[in-house]
Amino acid sequence: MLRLSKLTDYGTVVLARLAAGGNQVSSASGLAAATGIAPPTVSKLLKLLSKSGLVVSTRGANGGYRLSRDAAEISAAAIIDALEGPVSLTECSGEDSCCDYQSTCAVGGAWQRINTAIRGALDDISLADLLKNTRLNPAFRFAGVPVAIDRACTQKKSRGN
Amino acid sequence: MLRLSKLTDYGTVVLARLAAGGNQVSSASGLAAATGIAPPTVSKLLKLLSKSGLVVSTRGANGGYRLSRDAAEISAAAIIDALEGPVSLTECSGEDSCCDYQSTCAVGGAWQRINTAIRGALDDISLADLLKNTRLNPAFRFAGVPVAIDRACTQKKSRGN
DNA sequence: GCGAAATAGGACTAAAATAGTACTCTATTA
DNA sequence: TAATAGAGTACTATTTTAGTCCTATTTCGC
Repeated sequence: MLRLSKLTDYGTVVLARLAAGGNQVSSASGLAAATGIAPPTVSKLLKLLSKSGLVVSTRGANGGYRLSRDAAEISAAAIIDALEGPVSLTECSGEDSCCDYQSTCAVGGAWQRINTAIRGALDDISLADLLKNTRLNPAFRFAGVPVAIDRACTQKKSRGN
Repeated sequence: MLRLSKLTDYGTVVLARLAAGGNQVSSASGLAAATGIAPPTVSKLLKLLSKSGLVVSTRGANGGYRLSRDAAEISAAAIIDALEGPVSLTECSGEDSCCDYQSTCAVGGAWQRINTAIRGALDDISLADLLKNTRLNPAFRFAGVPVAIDRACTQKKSRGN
């Protein structure tokens, strides 16, 4: 129903890997090998993440990337913003938008609110949470409802190469 | 950040219009004129909505469409499902998915939960709510947080023709 | 100082999804 | 029986996304 681009998805995997590595720098190629995602793609991802300040890079031999701050300080919303920009549910839920349907559109405001609400929720989830939750199967509360899912498979589909 | 397709967006507008019309049938072309969206597009939308049972159609002269049930009984999630199918945040948060990254992906489960949670929230919002909320500016609670937005513009962008 | 290892930053290509349109068929009513 | 309206399907153009490649710059180790 709602979609995140594959790149964002991959980005999360890469960040998770980086988080696992602690404060050490990891090279793009090393991360590619570790995650199974194609090297040029990992590289592209890391550049984007570095541009938005989620990771810091060290150039030169023995260089690489590491998280700019603790995994607990990086929100899901920040990751999404970094990798797909501040797009929103509908065109008009963005920041500066007015359209041709002024007279007939009756739902714009509502989408905006929903959008912002989802954002708020995503702000409360950190990279650390993403990692933590993977191994447990808790009924965590989200949107006020307890959520528990049977996880037949927790992994990603499709090829990375 | 999260995106809904334009078609879904338009679909909501059309449904809103239908809801405003009460129990009368409205023709696709009439709805197109009322909303400013291109007739073939409205037609396509209505067919999809009818297939998923959100609207019922009457064929022949004086035919048209009307909501299959009260606007309060139609959830945002149902609309999204009808128009974009049960897609999900990431490929692996869908129903039957396992992927190549079993050993390296550490975040699949978390996205699944987030996905389901957002879904749950969207289930609680009805078409009637979408309409109602447009004219007010309430601090409604979503995901546990009160949300209030300044609405400079509540409308949609882009051309419908 | 030089070469190897890494990132930075673009440009570019190919593939896929989306949006939108057109056309033919069937049903209903006046 | 003619006009109106939806059903179904196929098609095309556009846009977005994914993925790759190339060149420049920086840093480390010898």
